[in-house]
Amino acid sequence: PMSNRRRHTGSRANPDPNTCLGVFGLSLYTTERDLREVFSRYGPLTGVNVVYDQRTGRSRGFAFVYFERIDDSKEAMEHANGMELDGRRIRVDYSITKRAHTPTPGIYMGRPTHSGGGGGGVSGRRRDSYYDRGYDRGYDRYEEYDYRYRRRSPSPYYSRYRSRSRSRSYSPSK
DNA sequence: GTTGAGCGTT
Repeated sequence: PMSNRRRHTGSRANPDPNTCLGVFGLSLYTTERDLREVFSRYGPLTGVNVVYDQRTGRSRGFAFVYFERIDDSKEAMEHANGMELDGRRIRVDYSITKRAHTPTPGIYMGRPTHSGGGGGGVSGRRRDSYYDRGYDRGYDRYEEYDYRYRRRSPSPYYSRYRSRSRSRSYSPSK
């Protein structure tokens, strides 16, 4: 019968369409601003995240771009995939994960222990498994979190930072 | 100024 047909939903090679795009192969010098400029051509964004190396603070060469609408993310995916950006050929795909792994809470994410006189412990349900199930498959859930973590709009002076010119400003004077 | 093939922390 046909029930054997593979359903590959969300496989790595073939992610489901989503409002979140992963952008890979970036130049280390491509910023969130640059990405925003490029990708907002296709529709309004709700966020852009370049992934930085924790240690060095530099870009890890990939990023996530969030669209408001899935149609726009489709457009962007098709048009921006393979595009050259800052000297690199970038790859764009629907993200398989939805958002950054929420930092380990280490605290109870559940209800506050409204201790009516209970022991000082956790009287409610603990949600220590909350990030266990979340980010890899929580297509529906992540949006709840998303808004809290959005950045505020950058300061106005951002707009004059266009790309830094290639020429070195300082030539080593002999 | 690193030459990658990569799905996530602030």
